Amino acid sequence: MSLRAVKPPHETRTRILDAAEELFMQHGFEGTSMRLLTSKAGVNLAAVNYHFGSKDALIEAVFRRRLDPMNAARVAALDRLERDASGQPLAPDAIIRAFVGPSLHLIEDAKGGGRNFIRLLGRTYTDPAKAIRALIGQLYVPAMERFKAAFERALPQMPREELVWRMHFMFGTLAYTLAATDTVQLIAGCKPEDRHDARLLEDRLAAFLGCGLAAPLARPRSVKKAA
Amino acid sequence: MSLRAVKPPHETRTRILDAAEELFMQHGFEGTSMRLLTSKAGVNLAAVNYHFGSKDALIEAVFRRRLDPMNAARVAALDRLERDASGQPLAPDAIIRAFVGPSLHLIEDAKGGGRNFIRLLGRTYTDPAKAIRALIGQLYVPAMERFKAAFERALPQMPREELVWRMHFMFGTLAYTLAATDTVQLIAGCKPEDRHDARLLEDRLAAFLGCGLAAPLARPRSVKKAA
DNA sequence: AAGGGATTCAAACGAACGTTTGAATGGTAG
DNA sequence: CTACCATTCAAACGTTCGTTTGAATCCCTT
Repeated sequence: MSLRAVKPPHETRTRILDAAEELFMQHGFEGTSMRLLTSKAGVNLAAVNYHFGSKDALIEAVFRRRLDPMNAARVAALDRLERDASGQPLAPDAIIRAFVGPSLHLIEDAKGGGRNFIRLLGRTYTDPAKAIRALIGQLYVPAMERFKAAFERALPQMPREELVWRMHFMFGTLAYTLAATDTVQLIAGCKPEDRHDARLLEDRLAAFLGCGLAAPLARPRSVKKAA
Repeated sequence: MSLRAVKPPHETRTRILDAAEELFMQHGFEGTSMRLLTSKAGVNLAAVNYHFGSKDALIEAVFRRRLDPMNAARVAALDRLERDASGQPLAPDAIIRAFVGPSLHLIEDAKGGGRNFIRLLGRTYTDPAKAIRALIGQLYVPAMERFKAAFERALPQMPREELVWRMHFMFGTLAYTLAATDTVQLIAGCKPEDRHDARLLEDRLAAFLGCGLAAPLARPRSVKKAA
């Protein structure tokens, strides 16, 4: 309980977390060895096990460090929105901006590693390891419930099950947009210049998702196979 | 050049490909060891290196086996659409159905491993290994160009760069929808029953994406930071 | 029946993995 | 100054990895 407990210890921990964030994004969890990780962080090989206990615990710490504040910012943005509306129903695309804004904001933080993390996060939603997906899901639960309730109020005529799916589509769009960097170039044939402009990207996402979320219910076209 | 060359050799190859497809989906590429893979396939440990050369070459073979026919089916569906329209502009959501249909169709093929593959594919778009993403991208190029041209004809008033992004969003929605199985439950709080009904899912996706793709251009809301 | 190329097999290879160990080192409190 | 606890360090642990090897086996051709 001395000054030591807050000064130097966090130094090594932070260096490890920063290196892990970048290497996990570049090579994946299993593709990042402890030797590469610790040498990049400039710490001893045993430091990860000393400070975090194991590689798995380090992975968890990497996500907790960023995800808790990010989801808190999302909920705070939604709170602000509802307070300012003072009872009036919210526009769906305003809720969308409250959700995607905090994650897009990290894209512009290339220096601090925020962009690295956001790409790592986008990919990890579909990680093979169930334990990792469970961890991320668990960190999302509180924010998820708030936003689901907000969308239900904003789209009262939408059937609950349809809304669940559309929110699922929305997360997919966001996660993939953040994680995939190659596909835009594949479609475009060249590299778009504004790939890292968070404001422009938020406008594009809000237009696309706002329209999709509130879309009229499907008129099934594939009736040829139906009764 | 005997009968042998076509009869028994494919037996072992196919068993390996089937086992790889399932295990890669469950545990990822690096999380699937050759020993687990070959024992699940019921073949000798050395069989993979004998028939495919290496583990990486096996990964490539797994994707080529399914992806080439799938993208061919997409292009064929688009061809049929354009032929039937006989010069008339296509509806965006018809093009969408031509694209998502062949992949959704595999979802219902649980027995043959199609569902496994489609989930594996959805996750691999964002795989850490650049070589794997490059392989997949390369297998997509022909279909991608055809669909991009089709969307440009269907949405002539849409700026090219905006369209590129919206197609990117669309791929994201599809990839994530196919790959992520936990998030729907996370949002819903329970497991939706119709998770594997391809026709219903296609209707939902067509409604969501069709509206998002053709959405009016964004009115930037975050002007407070602009000049 | 004999020969031969394709395939399977058990066994072993060296390398890399995550983790553990016990001694050295550092700064702080008594 | 000394004792102490947290941290760092070099070295080694046992395990598992992808791949290779050379002999055994199979099936077809001659």
